[in-house]
Amino acid sequence: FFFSLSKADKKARCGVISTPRGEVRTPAFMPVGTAATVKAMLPESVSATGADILLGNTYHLMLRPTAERISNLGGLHNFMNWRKPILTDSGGFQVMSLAELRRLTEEGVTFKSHIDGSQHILSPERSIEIQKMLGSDIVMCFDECPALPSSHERIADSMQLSMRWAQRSRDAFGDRPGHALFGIQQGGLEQDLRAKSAEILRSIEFDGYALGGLAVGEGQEEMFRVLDFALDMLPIDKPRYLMGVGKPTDIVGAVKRGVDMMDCVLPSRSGRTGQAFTHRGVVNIKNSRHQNDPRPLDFDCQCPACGNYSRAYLHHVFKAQEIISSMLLTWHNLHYYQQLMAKIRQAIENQKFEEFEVEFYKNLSLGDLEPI
RNA sequence: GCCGCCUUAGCUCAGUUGGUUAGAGCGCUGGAUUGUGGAUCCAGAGGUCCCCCGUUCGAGCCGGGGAGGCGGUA
Repeated sequence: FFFSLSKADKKARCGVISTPRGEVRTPAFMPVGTAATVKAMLPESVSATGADILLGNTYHLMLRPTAERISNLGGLHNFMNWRKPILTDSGGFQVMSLAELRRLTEEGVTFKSHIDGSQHILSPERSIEIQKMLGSDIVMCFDECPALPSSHERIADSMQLSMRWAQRSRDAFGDRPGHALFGIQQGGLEQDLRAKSAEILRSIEFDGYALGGLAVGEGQEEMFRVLDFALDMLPIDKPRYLMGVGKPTDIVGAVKRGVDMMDCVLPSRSGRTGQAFTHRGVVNIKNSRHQNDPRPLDFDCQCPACGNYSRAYLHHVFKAQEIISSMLLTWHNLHYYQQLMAKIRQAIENQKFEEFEVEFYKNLSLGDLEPI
């Protein structure tokens, strides 16, 4: 497992993460496949959009179908028919998003299953064990992601806990050739806490470094402000992964500041809830203005949804709750995100990131309906 | 023909002994959604309370007549 940077344009950079399962071109966007599937998509279709790597989720897979079962069936790649690299989240985020169902101690977190109410324990050691059983290529440390806003003291305590868990995750991971373990920086929006967190992680040493605890309600401006100082605290020669981000404008801004990897449910979830991302901005296919519109969703897109179907059709199948609606919109959104990443990488390669950014924002400002 | 029940938002229905601007669910029109609970949340529009007459300070509610629907019966 190794990371090689090929070019940089100011703080933005592009490169390749090499793994035994294949290469990941960076900056990379990773579609989320929580429950061993990118919902509404065949793995080969996800691959066709240009995705090099997927996300899987420890919390969800441990509950169903269980890590042991997946392990016995040949690992997550084999199980879900995805042969390229997989990054697994540690379950740390669910500590926050499922907060009403958990009890947190120094040892770890006791969850109550949302499926059958059964008790489960997730600790750094257990989370790493599960991620190993899944066969994850990039394993994430078990951390706590505190909700914002929160007091400096609360964020500090939480960060320190996550750092103790990071050390335990490192110890539990051991030596695993061809596989990587990423540490997760915490510290909320506080510069001193981000610095302290980065210092601890660097002393432990990881194969990559993630920024956690962002995009949790603080707003884009605040997130960018934090990225402006937080990224410089992390090793320059390792992948930097901004977790859970984001909207297209978040991605462009994050890459500009030096982020190499991102993941987000937005393109896939939005595909199921009627929101489409286009080079001319967000289109809500639910809106009745589309019901007689013969034009494609995005006239500058080569995906199956834009190539073969009208807005009127996409509107109809969404309103009728037909399964193909989720399929087509998810496909489009993932395709759009990967095209965006390809353009970003090309721009960095050509030292034209600024020109790219100007064009990107200009298109967004034009509105989605012209030209016909 | 007679008897009974019913008629309130686009749909299915609440609506107390008569008392301010008549409600709900779904649907509709918009919005939110950032390490996915196929999740969830927010806002808005929409009513000749079947029609007419009456009683009353005041009627979705009480009385009379009519219309439409459902059921029973000759």
